[in-house]
Amino acid sequence: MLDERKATILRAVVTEYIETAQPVGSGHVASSAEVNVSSATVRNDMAALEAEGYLAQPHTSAGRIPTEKGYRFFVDQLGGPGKLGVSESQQVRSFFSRTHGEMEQMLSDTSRLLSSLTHYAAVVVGPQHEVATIKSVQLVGLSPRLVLAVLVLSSGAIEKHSIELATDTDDLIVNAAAVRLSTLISGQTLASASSIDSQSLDLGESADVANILRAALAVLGGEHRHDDQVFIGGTSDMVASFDAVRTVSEILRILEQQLVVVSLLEDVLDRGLSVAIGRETGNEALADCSIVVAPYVVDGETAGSIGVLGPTRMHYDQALSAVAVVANRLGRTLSEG
Amino acid sequence: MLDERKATILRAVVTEYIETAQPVGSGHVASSAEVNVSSATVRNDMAALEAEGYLAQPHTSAGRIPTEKGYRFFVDQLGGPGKLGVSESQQVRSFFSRTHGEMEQMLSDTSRLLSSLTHYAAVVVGPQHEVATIKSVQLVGLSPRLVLAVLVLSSGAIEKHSIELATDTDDLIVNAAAVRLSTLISGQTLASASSIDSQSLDLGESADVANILRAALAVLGGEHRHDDQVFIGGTSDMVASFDAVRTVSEILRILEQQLVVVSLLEDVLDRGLSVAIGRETGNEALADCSIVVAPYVVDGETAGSIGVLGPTRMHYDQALSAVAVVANRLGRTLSEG
DNA sequence: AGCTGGCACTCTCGGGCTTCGACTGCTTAA
DNA sequence: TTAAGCAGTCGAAGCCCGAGAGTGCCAGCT
Repeated sequence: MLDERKATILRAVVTEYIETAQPVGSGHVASSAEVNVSSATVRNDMAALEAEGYLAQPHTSAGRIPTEKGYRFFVDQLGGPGKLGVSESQQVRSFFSRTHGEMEQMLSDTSRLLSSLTHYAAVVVGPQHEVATIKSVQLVGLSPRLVLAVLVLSSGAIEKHSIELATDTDDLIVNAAAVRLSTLISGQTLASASSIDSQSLDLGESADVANILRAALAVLGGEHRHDDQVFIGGTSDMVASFDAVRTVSEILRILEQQLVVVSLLEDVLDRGLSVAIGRETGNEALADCSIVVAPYVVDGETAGSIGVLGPTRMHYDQALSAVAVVANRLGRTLSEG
Repeated sequence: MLDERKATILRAVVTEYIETAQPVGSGHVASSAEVNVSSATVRNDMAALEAEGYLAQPHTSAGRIPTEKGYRFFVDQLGGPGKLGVSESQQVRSFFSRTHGEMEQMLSDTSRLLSSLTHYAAVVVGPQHEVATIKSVQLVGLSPRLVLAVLVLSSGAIEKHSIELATDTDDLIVNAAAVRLSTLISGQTLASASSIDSQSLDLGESADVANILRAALAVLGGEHRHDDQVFIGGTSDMVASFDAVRTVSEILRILEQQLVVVSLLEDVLDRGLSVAIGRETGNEALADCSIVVAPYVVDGETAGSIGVLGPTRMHYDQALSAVAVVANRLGRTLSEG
């Protein structure tokens, strides 16, 4: 669709604009290394590129700025993710050799790593619990009517749910329920545990124990889909890429809604993309932003996703390779455990 | 030190500036309701206030702006925290009647509440674990050499630590260690548990069990001081109060370092203040910010603190009363549990 | 046919200038 | 001690103008 030269010119415009944030004119492009034609020729091609929607002019007699379509072509054209710089890959290597155990801490640190690599905001979505099995379950009575259910999953994640009881209940009964619950659901996934027919419990249990079990199973099924863990780091870095406080405030408002962020990433992945540019993100408030995202794989299964959020004039190649490398290493590290 | 009229004038300047963010001139002050003298008189007094350090001029022939000393006088002078508006106190009431169980969720929601009340960033520091006793401890083997220790504290908080073992260890041994550990430290505080002399364990244990116990006690003592839970909400609201992206970025950088935020709040409280203005915060990057903070009390003991971070031209009265009310209610709610 | 150089045109940006208005400080009178 | 008036200061806004960067188009060259 675009001949060789136009593609080169487009590429030159995009890289230059990403670097300088200034509209770029035909002269700059013509003097760039990869282009060997005069500025007049460049002008003609740029006019054509504008007509086809790849470039835009803030006003006549300013240079050109890439449109979303322009960035899209640039990103697709770019093909394979470039290499990380040596100091960056050093940083990644040392991070993952240092890190160990403690899921939450690791994910949080990973978001910091990714933001420090890219200088954009980094989002790390923790593994879904759907495939993880229940390693251990425990009920702890905090007060006569309040019981805390603590689950340890095979992934090392911990879930806790509080259960409020209608009547004061003795610790002995809670313990009895805990033992029963443990035999019931250990080894199962959360989904299968919560689908246990609570009617079948009434047999052979005291009423109190049955009550607790029912309540416990209910909270398990409840909302385990929602509380994915999300870790967001490096917002201060990203903010520096924008110049209007207004914009910044709106972006932060999005990032504060963790559910929105998660579905944003998943949406992009569902559409089979690894980059969403501007409105492609599906969120009006992120019209000036792009998202680069990748899933990570634990034990052969897609477990979660990581991504970065930056301005549309993002260093896509760096971001793509950073995200790819970190997703890869993170998946491998989590698989070992 | 300041006569009646000067105080009134200062108060008028501060409130006006907080409202408009514009330097305020003698004319505005003179036409304000509480001041019944001419602008010329106001001018004289304002010159005096400037000489004494309460006000400053951005440049000659602009109006005056409060200095930190000016804000300080304003805050101290103001005395008791004003009332919350009816819709706000309604909001607080309904929040705390709705909320229950699940510590983490509650604290996170509290930070959202507080930021929505004040439109500044809200910080909620979770209860220290120092006074909480250990309700339950559990060891879960995740892989042959990795054991997860899960503690449930009487406060409802959960601590988890991963323990890496030097040798592959059977689940039976892990369980034996768990039982032993449970009898050892249940009912104690974290501090006293971690100070148990690990030498005394060797008696009557198999070497494997003793190893696990030693490792477990070691991680308990390790860093439980650091991982206070901190919840920060409403940064997007706060950001809107500033006009330079640069400033915003620096403030966000501070907020990303949760340890710094915690010690910031504790510092202010230690100095016996409930408001820190500008450089009083002790952090150069927060020169344009103020912090309003209050401790909350659970079961008669100071458990943690909450605060808001906003621009120096903050609505101090609203912030003070919001923080006071929320701290109060939060403490009471946590005491019940 | 395609590229290039040239040229006229457009539009922003910055400096310099002026005007305007919002202040202040000071002086003087009640 | 307060008020009124007046001169002075300084930033903000408007304006003009020239410089500069860029564009579109045309005519000619290869």
